[in-house]
Amino acid sequence: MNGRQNSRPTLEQVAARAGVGRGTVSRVINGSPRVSEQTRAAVARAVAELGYVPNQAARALAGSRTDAVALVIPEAEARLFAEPYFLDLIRGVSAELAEADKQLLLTLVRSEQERQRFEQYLAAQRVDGVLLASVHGDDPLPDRVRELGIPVVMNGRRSEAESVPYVDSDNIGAGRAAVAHLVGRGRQRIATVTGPLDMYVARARLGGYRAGLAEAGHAPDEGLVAAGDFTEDGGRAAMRELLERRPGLDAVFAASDVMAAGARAALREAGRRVPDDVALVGVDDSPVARLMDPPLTSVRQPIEEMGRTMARMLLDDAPGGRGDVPKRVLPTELVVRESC
Amino acid sequence: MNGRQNSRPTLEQVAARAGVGRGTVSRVINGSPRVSEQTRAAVARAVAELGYVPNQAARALAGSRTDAVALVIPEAEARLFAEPYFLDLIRGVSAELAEADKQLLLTLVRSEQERQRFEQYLAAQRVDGVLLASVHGDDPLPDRVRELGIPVVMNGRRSEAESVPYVDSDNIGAGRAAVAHLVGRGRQRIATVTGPLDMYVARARLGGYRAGLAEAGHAPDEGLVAAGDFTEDGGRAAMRELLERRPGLDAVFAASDVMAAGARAALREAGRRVPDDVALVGVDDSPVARLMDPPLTSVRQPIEEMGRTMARMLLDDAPGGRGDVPKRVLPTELVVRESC
DNA sequence: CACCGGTATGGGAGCGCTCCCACCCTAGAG
DNA sequence: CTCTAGGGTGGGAGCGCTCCCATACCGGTG
Repeated sequence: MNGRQNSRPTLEQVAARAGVGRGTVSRVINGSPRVSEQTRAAVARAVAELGYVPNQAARALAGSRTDAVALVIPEAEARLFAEPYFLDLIRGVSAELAEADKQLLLTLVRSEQERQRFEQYLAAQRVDGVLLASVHGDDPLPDRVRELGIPVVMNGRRSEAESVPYVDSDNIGAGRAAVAHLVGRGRQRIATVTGPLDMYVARARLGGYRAGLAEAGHAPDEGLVAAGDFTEDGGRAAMRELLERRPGLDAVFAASDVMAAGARAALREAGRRVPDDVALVGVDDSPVARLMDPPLTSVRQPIEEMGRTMARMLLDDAPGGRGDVPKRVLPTELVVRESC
Repeated sequence: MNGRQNSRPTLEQVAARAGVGRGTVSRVINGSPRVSEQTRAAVARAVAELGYVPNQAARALAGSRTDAVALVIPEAEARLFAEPYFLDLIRGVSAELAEADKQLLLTLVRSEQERQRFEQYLAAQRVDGVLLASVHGDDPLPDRVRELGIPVVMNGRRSEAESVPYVDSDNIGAGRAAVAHLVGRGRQRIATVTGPLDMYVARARLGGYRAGLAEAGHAPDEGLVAAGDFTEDGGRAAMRELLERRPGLDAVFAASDVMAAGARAALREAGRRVPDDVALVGVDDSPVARLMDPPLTSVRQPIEEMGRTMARMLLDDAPGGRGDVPKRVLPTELVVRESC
């Protein structure tokens, strides 16, 4: 891979052509108001004639900003999350960044070593900001990035009291809505398959489930709670466990569609019909939900919108922090299908 | 979003600390052999002590290379392709680039305007190479990029005789393998739902289907061919059409899993059982295939491997072109499940 | 008519690196 | 002992911008 050969015009050449100074061209390029209309036009013409495009490296060096933002996704999660999650997120981030004419640098982190390398990378001043997806409870990276003085926004949070700016969806509301719906359909013994409880998102959905039951006046029963890990196999295993512990259950809230698919398989194994014997609700409203048999009721998160919001927050990040941590929690929405 | 405040050490400072010249430090950093072991050690120590990380912008400016590669994905396709396709591709590209210590710049192109902007972007010399995914038959972008003198590799090709380096999977083999399998199971009237025929990938799979039938001694019947568009709805519509034209068909090769899902729905509507009445084969081996009822036999493409191969080809792109266009066609593999 | 404030403009001084030429020194050859 | 050949090394000259200070010029003031 060799460099570019055909040398492109420089600021200086544009200046010469327009019969003005270098500084003036720079002002025009950067939209400074301190330029007469006449000069601006002359420069614009020279730019067009020469097909001038500013050299980004030079800009970055002189101006110490890069017009690029990194989106960091742990590879392990990329495999495991409901399929289109990250693609939707990327889509949202990308759309918003494009509007601001910023570039998206995607970093899939595969190992601890690559994480280290990423920190080096940040130190090399290659990005103006960082977006972090799928951060676990004890992850020090967000704080590390902040210490480097680089703006950062996370997707999701590490705990209830998060110290780093984040965008999350209303996971508590998701659990609550699912349970309310099941209660509304007359279900009495509602179980749940949770995600890995070291992730806030899993705890929040579980919290919503409990809150929903409490609001409906159901007594809590820990026997109706089984931990999964956001995988299909995990969902299947958790469902089997639940059926063993509480054979009389008549509904399940799975904290993800993928786990719901696993649960559905376990129910089929056990000869339970959905929704006749057991009603099922998932989270994500992924394509999987539509294709399941019967189609799965699921709580939709506005993933793409989260991506957009993250990017916007990052770009808006005003120099002077205004006291509290910027955060945004977006609403979720129940999509009702035949599984309950 | 403001710049970095804490200034990091520079080459010069490392040089001072190590008691050597600037050039020597540069040589050490870049692994030049023309440095004595002793000096190298002294510099390495100074680097470690100061926590020096080379400034990327300065490097790019002075050396006119960026250590970054752009991956371009048309947004329209990102929505439509079998779900994890692009994520798998990204994963492969990312892994390979990480090994070479290159950065991945992801560009989702939403509109003609954004395409233009992308060309500007290339002219700004921000990347050392370009990877293009999902290129349509008449797309001029690949040639445009080459004209700028930037190395480029495509995923898939625009036609049989492609002039730009590419990595593709064996789509003809995919169609052939699917048909051979169906013939082997004793199916007599094998139909196909194709992708949009302005895409080479769709034509290739159709070609494979025809070749497979010919090899089995089946007479061609254009009534058994219906065009889809890689969407579920398209698959459903095409299947209805086929059932109307050739009610006696006993097998269908759908050129994607998503279309197979649509076809499956149409078959259910029509009261045909799968696989008893009609056998079904898809392409992609996506999660959708596993979750279908019955699980779908599908032709797997090595997507992640394609991504890796693309990145490797791009990085290897030797300065002097050696006559013919570099290309790589990776094998596909039939994954048999209960749908036939 | 000298003076002032403001606006438009030119261009020097870097930003931190790579490239490359000049120079030093040492060892072997003549 | 001089000469030559290199390996090692230092540092000047940019790379193409942005920042910012200095300058030029304008009309209005006292």
